[in-house]
Amino acid sequence: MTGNKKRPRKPTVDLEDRFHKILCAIVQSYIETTEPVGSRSISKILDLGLSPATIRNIMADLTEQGFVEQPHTSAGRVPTYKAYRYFVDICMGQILLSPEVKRVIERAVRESSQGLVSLLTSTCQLLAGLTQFTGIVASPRISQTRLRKVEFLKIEDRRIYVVLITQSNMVLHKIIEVSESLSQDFLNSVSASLNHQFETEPLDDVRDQVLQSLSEGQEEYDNLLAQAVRLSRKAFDLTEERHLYVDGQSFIVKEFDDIEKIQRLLETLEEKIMLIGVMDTGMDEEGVQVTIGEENPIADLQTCSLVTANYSNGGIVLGSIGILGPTRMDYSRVIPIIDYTAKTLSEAIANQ
Amino acid sequence: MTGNKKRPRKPTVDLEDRFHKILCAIVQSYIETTEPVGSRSISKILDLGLSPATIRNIMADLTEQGFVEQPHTSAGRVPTYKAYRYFVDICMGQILLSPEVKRVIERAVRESSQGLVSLLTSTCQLLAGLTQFTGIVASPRISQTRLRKVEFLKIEDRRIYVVLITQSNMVLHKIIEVSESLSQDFLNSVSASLNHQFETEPLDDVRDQVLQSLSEGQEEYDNLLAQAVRLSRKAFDLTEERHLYVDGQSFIVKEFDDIEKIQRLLETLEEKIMLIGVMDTGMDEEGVQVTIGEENPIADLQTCSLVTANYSNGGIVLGSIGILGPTRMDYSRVIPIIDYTAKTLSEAIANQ
DNA sequence: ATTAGCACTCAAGGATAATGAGTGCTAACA
DNA sequence: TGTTAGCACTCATTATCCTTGAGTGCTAAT
Repeated sequence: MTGNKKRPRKPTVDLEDRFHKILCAIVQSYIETTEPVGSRSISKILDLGLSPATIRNIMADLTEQGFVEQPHTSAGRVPTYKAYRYFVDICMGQILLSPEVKRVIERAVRESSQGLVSLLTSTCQLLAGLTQFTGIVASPRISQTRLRKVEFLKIEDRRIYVVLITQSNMVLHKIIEVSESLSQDFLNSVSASLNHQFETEPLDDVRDQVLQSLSEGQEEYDNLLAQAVRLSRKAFDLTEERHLYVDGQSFIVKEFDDIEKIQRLLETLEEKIMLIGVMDTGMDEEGVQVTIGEENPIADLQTCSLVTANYSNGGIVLGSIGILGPTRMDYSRVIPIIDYTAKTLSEAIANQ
Repeated sequence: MTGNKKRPRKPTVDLEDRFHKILCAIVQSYIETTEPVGSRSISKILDLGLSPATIRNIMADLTEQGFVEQPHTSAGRVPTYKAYRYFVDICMGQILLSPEVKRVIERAVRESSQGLVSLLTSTCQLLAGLTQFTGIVASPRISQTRLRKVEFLKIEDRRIYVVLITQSNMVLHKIIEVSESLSQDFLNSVSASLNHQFETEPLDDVRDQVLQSLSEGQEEYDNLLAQAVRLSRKAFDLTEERHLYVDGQSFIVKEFDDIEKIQRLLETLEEKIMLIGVMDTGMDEEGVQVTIGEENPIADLQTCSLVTANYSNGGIVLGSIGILGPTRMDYSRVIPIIDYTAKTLSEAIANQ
């Protein structure tokens, strides 16, 4: 969990100690109370022996630097995304997960061994339940994963059931239609040859090579070979079918009181494709990533923060999980949960 | 679409013609405006030459009989669930779907031929999109469907991939673990024998018989037979794994302004198991079913109406689809959509 | 049986005032 | 020179009061 930075990665503005303490206190207090925080309360919280008046001066500076703002002249200060960024990157102490929570995560993830779909849905439910925010899980990208085995099963005269099993034990399957009736023996020989040729190759490459073999036009030679090529082409014509599981939308309602905003958020959560895009942004980074407010490219999510982590298998990042909550969420509570869940999920996939 | 009745199926209270007209007008007007409707506007809408005062008398009667109520003394009348029931059963004219909408439905359902899951999810999206209410789709009950084929695929030494294909072309699949390494040849012989014995049997019965063959204890005789039985038992140990697809939750926000109610509704939509129960209630009935307000067993849904229809294959009801909206929805618009979508979905499954 | 007339009710909206949390500035202080 | 007490000022929030108007129920006349 080293790199929970994002975006400009500003050169760790080392605010003077007093500024640092006050900024942290503001963020912390705001996270707790959801109320704009005034100089008086800060003065009490940190007993540095500074009067409210002094704090006010510093707060004025913080406002100028864009860390906090005032909803109106006579209100206290509210942190901007810049303050949360500072808080997450610098102030935040790492809270360790209690063994109970760890156990809950492990049990929930391991118990749902009814295949990938149920594994991901229950992980999503778990995230929502533990954090009390909206859980989001993106299904694996298949293109990167390596083939273990492909098999064909004739279910009707012209319908063939294709099973692709990857090295990470993911199962892809679909029914394809062919123009001529093919015998199961023939299917077996094709799959045997494909397995021989492509085992451990990334699915992407397999598809490319299969498609290429077509363009060379050799299929005209031999009718059987032609059928085999056509079959393989259909089998590996993988639409990168990503899914996005979302659970706990109701928590959104708790966090905002503007009904229009709630609606826009729910709509955004229904636009799965956009969300997958955002989730995929962090595919290269390691550890937990936090996207705070305006850092998010989706306008309607800019009052929210997204806490995500990747899950992987054998060093290959498959997809990501996370939660969506208000920017003022308690990051120190949420981050370890996401982190540990992602790791546990990765293990579960490996052992599946 | 004959039986869109539910519950007590009261003996078609044949209200005096004038009562009938006024009640219909009240419901219709309320559906359009969402405002309590007063005697004056009814008098104008229906020009029966009756003054508001006369209408008022009749409205008082309707109130007494429980068809309408007043939010407060000086407000107009609001229909109760009893009025909607009357409206749906008796007043409502059947509006035919326009060819365009039919085409939209057909295209949407047919285009998503990437397997059952994607078929159901896009049907759900379709419902939400067309009705502008929350779409709900319950996945098929598998227990009733008949077996077409079972196959085993060895993917690792002790891991076997099982594929069950039903007569309605549904594919169930899972990975099972076995204690001893089994050869693919052996697996093939077991599946061949199972296919021979159980083809066209309902999965329920298959499972029962497989389990029974165990209890007879014959597996001690022969080691191979024992392995075959154990394998089959695991293969047909079907947890009736139902899914519920929900889409368009954001429409809920549009319909209510009480934020607490919105939250409760969203929470209920996340309690998939409860909802599946409600959806399954109408499994025996034919055509579109409408569950209005208090008719719904789930307390939090009693400000809503559920419009559902079953989809089936070869005469066997598989599951149901529908939408959830406020009781004051425009039933005449929604019902035909649900009806036609259910039929189209049934066809799509048959041709899959 | 219908209706005009009238008194009555009550939610909704607007205006006004009181409250109080919090600020920025200035002048005094260590 | 940095800190602080004091003070005037701002402004969202809340309460109170009042007005408005849609709609009712009842009664007496047609």
